[in-house]
Amino acid sequence: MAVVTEGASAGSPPALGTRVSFLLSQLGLQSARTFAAGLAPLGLNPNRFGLLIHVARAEGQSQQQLAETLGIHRNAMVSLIDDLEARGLVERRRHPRDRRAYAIHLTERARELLPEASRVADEQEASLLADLAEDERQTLRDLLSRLSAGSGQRADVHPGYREPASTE
Amino acid sequence: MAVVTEGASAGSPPALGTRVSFLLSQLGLQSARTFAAGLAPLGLNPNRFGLLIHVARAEGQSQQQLAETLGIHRNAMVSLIDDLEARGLVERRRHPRDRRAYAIHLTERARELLPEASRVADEQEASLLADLAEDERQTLRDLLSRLSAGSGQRADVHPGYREPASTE
DNA sequence: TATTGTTATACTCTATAACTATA
DNA sequence: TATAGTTATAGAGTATAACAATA
Repeated sequence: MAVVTEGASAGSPPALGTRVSFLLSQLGLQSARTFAAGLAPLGLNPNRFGLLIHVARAEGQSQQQLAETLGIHRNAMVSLIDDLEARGLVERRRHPRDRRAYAIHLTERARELLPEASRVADEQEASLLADLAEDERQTLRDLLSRLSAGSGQRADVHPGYREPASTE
Repeated sequence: MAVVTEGASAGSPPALGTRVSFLLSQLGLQSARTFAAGLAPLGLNPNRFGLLIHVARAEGQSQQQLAETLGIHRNAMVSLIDDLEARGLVERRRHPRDRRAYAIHLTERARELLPEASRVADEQEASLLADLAEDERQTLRDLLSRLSAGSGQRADVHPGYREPASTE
């Protein structure tokens, strides 16, 4: 699916391509797809990576806790953890104080994989910003951070997107 | 679905939230969802709006031509045009020189709707940039435009995203 | 023989409700 | 009575192949 957006009214006015919101959406989706492509050789995707990061921050959380942090339903967390477990990246251990719940822990393999995934992100960041001077990069980072903070986004929590289906 | 992304390796290093690529993806998805919510009262969504814009640019194009411009398969264009036709926004007319093809035209209703949709986009743009000074807005627009141009994006063509399902 | 539009199919992702076992 | 995790279901979106009409 692709969408064109530009030239406002039938008359022809302001091109959407000059709007910050359009550029953010366009570049954001491309960044996500590029990241997905870069993670693929590691057997990861942005969703798996993001969840692993959150497991790593505090091991032993329940699925319910992880779901609340990510802003999704606990039902959806089941298959996400199923997926990571099947790939040998997390373990479901008995929760020490609640026999209904699991305590989710990283495996050794996940601990090896996370730095590699971060390196992929760093390389793509450098490639994305290759045409900008250092002061321009810092300015861009600053402006985007302010937009993010001002728009009520939880820092470091991505609102979520599907895995891009096709190649790229 | 939601995804968290931050703190790189298990050690804790560079937060993904400080990366431009993460901020673009986060803000871009939020912009798209906000735009979808704003268009909903008009019976539009970003996909429909984008396609209408492209029909408006050159009326009488075939479905195949529109599909090529948007970078999607002609099969997918069928249901998009079905959808717009059912809403009374486009008409399938006989193509003057090829009896296999349709010539896609806007209806009067679509001509009324397009300026309203552009107004929604303008209002949201203003809201998004409310915290920035005028020179900062221009700087941001310029930097994002350069990233977009440098990354091989076709100007004014969005790489596509699904209609956000939930409320947002 | 190629092209335009169409349909059918399978696959994925999502959202909801309902179930079990514990608390 | 509420909560953690699970399963089943239905819906939306996408991708592919195959078809009829026309070039």
